[in-house]
Amino acid sequence: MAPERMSASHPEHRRQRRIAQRRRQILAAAAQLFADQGYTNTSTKEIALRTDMGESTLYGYFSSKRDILLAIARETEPLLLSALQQAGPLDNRTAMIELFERALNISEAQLPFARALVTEAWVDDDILHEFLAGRLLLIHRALAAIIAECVAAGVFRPIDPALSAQLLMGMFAGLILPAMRGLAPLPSPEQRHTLAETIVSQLLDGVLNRSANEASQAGAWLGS
Amino acid sequence: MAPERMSASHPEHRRQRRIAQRRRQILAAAAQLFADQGYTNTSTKEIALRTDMGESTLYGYFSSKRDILLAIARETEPLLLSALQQAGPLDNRTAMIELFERALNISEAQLPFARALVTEAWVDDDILHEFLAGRLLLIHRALAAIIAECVAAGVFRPIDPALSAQLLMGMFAGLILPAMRGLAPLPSPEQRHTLAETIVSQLLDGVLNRSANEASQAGAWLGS
Amino acid sequence: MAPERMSASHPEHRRQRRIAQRRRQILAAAAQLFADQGYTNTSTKEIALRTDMGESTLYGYFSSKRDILLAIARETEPLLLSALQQAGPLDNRTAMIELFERALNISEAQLPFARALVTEAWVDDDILHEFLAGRLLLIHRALAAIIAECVAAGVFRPIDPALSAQLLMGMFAGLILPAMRGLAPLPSPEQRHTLAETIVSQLLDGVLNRSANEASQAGAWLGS
Amino acid sequence: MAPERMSASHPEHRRQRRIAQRRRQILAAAAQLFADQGYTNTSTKEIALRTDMGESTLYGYFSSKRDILLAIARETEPLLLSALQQAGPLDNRTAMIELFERALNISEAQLPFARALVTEAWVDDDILHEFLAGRLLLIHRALAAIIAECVAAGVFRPIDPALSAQLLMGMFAGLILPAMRGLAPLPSPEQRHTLAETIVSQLLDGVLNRSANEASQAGAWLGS
DNA sequence: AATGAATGAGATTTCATTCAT
DNA sequence: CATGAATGAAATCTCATTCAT
Repeated sequence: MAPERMSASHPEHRRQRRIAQRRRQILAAAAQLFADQGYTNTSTKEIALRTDMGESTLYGYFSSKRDILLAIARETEPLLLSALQQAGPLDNRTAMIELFERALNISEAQLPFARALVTEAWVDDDILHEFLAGRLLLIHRALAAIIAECVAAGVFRPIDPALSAQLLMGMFAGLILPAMRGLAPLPSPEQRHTLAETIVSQLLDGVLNRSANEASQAGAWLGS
Repeated sequence: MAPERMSASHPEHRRQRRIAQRRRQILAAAAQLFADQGYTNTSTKEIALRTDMGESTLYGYFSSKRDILLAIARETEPLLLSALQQAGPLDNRTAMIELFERALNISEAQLPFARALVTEAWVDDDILHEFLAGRLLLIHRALAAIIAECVAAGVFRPIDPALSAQLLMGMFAGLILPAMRGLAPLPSPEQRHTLAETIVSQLLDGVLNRSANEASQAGAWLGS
Repeated sequence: MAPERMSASHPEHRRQRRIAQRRRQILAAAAQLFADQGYTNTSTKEIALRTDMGESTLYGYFSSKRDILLAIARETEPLLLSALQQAGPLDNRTAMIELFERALNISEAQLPFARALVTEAWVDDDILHEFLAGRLLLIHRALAAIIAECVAAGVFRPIDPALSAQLLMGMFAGLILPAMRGLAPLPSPEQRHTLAETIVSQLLDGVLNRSANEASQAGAWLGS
Repeated sequence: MAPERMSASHPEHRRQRRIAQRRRQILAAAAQLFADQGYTNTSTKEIALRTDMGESTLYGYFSSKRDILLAIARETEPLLLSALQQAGPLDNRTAMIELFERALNISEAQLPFARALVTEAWVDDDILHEFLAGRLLLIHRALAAIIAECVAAGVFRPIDPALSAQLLMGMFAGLILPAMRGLAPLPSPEQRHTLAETIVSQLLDGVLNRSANEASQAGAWLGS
């Protein structure tokens, strides 16, 4: 009889859903603005405008402008870590390629959140340490551990695992940062597999043409 | 002898030197602050405080706060390009190592300038395009050209020069960005050679242990 | 009855009326200050003080200090023109007197607006041309046209209509400017009729005593 | 023998002359700027620039910016009064025309001083009362006295001398103010005589065509 | 006497946040 | 819950004036 019975249309539920959606709207708009202009250059008025609310309404959903930033930062949590967490044992080339491919899977919708996070972490120590540095460190450690294993197993040359992990993460950054900044488009889903293959191939095999050991000039490159 | 002969004590020279030094003081203080907090979060008052001047005195040296930022950006010009410009023909491993070693030669004094540039370029399109994007593009093109040559000469495998150049720059970024952000110390002069060697070695040779072709598990890594 | 019916107490109406009144308060206070001290010598702080608001509240009503000035200038529109526009055909002495009487009808409330306009127009070319020069030109043209007609009809002596119009406007200015500047009180409503009569009489008849043509010294005045 | 003998080249005299000239330069430049932009809108820097001096040098000649304004105001003293003072008895039309012609004799060089004075007097009570109101009052009184005499002598109709003097001064203002403000050019020396004649003729005779008393419509204009 | 440099005081404007409705 | 209005605090920048040289 009363509409309260059907949970979907239970007024209390409807209210909560509406609230949650408003929150998401605010976060999406703010993330876009923070990403484009930076946190400080974005006014609450702009956020309100984009969300089509009054400025003061924001304060019903977040307690301060900074609170919005923190919520955005929290939303980025799965971005970096999920790829690693889903990864099985990285004991062959294919598994590694898959890992990188997954890591490249940033959607258009996530991009502003990621960029907003990086933007502020670059300048704000709290954001950096609470939301970015720890995650990067996890990734770095995981990669270094894998590399160390491979070295121990004799699969990799005796290289410094930490340094190699850092270079590897740099290669990844070299692909993703320009896209974040809008200097290059996000790689399309099709490109991602090729990119992942290239990274892994270059990482594992280097760029030298190993079969060309007869070439006169090759010596200068192979030597040392 | 007339005192005018000794240029150092000529009053006009002294004045000009004092002015130039004040300018440098302002730039150094501002660069540090912009690097730490970002341009927008830094007030002219803070800059004045650090330079021990009245706030309005700044405007005798620069016409606006933004003018200070632009001057800082201009100062970073040699940072990225000089290494490339000084480079001779990169036709062997040693030359390449030297290039990277020089590229890593960022002094403590330059670091805040570089970081301030990156900070603002990340958010401000004008700064990005006028002071950073162009220079990075130059570097990218130079690297890609070298790689293309090596591929043509059969020294490198048939890889995509543009992509490889991008990954290479990423590796470099992976070393320098954490230092800029204060997450890692700047590599000491001694470390720089080793780092450069490692980058080049990893780039050219990859990480795989080529002599371990007998290992049972190596197949999974070597294969396609 | 529902309260919505009485527009006066409808909350939305109340709000709008309050806003409109605040605007008028600001304009009145600013006009007074601009008139007394000039635009540049008046600070937004003073305006806020007189209106009993915070300084920043002003910016909810006007987008800049200059915007206040422009609004004041706009308010003066009817001041000069309405008298002319209401005028019927000026084909006799009485009609002309009435015109001048209406032109002298500046209320105490309008005075600061008029003075503020003149003050700034005297120094600011934009204000002069956008809000004053055009209106004065209209008046001048209208007067000159009337005079030209009268000359053509043989009612007036063959005088230069443009110059006469200018002198006429000057006579008017001679009455109104001292009042604006506070050197003389505004003519009271009763005085206005007399003043208008005097202006018109002096304009039309001159000051000479025409019946005194027998006086010995009159020759020197009458002779061309 | 010694150069001190010839007063013109006496070093002390030279110095004083140089100083006096610098003062005049400053006043001329400042008057121009004050006239164009108003006192408050003109910075000491601008004055210094136009005079080709350092900003602080001004303070060797004047003790403050306001002191410059006062000096300018003082310079305008002869402007208004000299014409009246030189006037003989105004007992005939020609003498009156001559008076007005002399009053119109404002040179290009004096114009900025006059305009600067009016500009500031319009806003600054001290300037108004010390340098303008008194002089205008003198003129007004002199004119009113003359008019009163003429009335007493039966030469003029029985008009209010004070009011007529005010209207007369207004007619004069109607000619001179537009030129000051740059809305009209200064009347050339040739035009001045004609203008003076017109003013006086209009003042004395009015504009009505007295010989046209037969015209049908004239009644409406002539009748009191 | 002349001036470049320095500066305190103050002007305009923005903005995150609060509050009454 | 939503919001327009209000505001204190702060930011950038200007300027008349002083001072050391």
